[in-house]
Amino acid sequence: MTETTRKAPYHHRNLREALVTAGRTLLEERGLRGFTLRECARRAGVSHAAPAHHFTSLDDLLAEIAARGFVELAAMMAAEARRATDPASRLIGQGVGYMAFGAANPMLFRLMFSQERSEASKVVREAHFATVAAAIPDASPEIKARMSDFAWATVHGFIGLVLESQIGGAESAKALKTRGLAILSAMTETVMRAGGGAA
Amino acid sequence: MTETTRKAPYHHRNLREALVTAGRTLLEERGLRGFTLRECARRAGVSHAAPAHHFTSLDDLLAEIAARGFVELAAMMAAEARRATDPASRLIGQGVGYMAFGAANPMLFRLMFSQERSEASKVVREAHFATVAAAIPDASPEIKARMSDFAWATVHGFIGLVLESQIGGAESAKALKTRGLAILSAMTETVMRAGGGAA
DNA sequence: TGTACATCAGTGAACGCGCGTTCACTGATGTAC
DNA sequence: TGTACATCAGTGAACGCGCGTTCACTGATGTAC
Repeated sequence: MTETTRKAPYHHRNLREALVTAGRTLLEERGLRGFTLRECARRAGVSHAAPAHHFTSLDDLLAEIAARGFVELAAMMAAEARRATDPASRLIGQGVGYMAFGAANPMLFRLMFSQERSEASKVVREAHFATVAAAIPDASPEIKARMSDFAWATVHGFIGLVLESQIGGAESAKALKTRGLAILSAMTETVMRAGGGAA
Repeated sequence: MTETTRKAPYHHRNLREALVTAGRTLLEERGLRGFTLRECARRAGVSHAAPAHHFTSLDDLLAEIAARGFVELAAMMAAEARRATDPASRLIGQGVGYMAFGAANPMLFRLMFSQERSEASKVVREAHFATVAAAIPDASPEIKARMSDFAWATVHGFIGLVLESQIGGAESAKALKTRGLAILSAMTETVMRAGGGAA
């Protein structure tokens, strides 16, 4: 044993965090089917009974992982949107962030959208609606709502189909991104037009 | 025992079919997590070891169920599309069929799109592309391909979000259908415009 | 029409497995005095 | 600064569970002659 080898302390001090992190990695590696509490505990270097002190059940841990996913998704959307200077590009940017998140976290993305809808997705839904509404400020609430549906469906569907390898199985990431951008620009054009703006 | 009570024959004669049917019901009732070979066998009125003579594994049965789902999905798309008299309405009709299938078979729909892409989805992909291409015959192959992506993403994303209760949780089926139709018409308009047709 | 026999499609017992969860426990921590 | 003690966050053994899969078997079928 070298000096740098520390004996694992009895108390982990950060087990909750460690379990969330380990769980997220495990999820990406094995999918929902291969996700078990015991394996999370193993990866966090702790006995299999320890998680019970932090999560009431397997589903509780999954819910926490999903909830954090939504926060991160919203952050990625916002980060991309912030780089744009006009409402239409912000809408595109937000879509880029959404797709990038999905591409980077396929299983997490799937998990987030296969649980019952929770409060957690609210940040994403609201950010999305706000950006669409800002892009077509003069449109009626009805049209804003329909275009918000439309934009979300387009973005969500594209990345979903990509993750399910229905679209672009053999293509490079770069080619896929181009395809995604084409969809985003068609979507944005439609939204702007419905809002009464110039194309 | 009445005369109509028949003793179960030793040979089922149609076990493969019965397992597929039972499995599909089970899937809708319990989801993928609650799907087991043993329960399928139980529902088919057969010992748990019997399915091994028809399916090599649980995943084999799931694959068969998913494959049939794609056939049925293609049929529903075609049935709706056939009722339309012009290319644009055909595209809308096809989307209606797609959404109707998803709404009627939420878990099956999810299953079909969570396995690795198989040959089974080919019918759907090709029918979809053909309808888009027929709607914009003069467009370049590139545009046809992009609009095909776009249309599929829109339809797939919308029904996906509905099934995940991200869209329209509390709404009636009728209200939801209206929202779906609004999306389909926005989508179709975009496709037609990209193809150089009048709006 | 009858019979022998190969093949098919069931049965039920048994296997090993890893899981979630519970339990009594104990080591470590941190606070009150 | 020291000590008592409540509380917290671990441990490891044990529970019961249902699962997929395998196995030797047997009842039923259908075909060749």
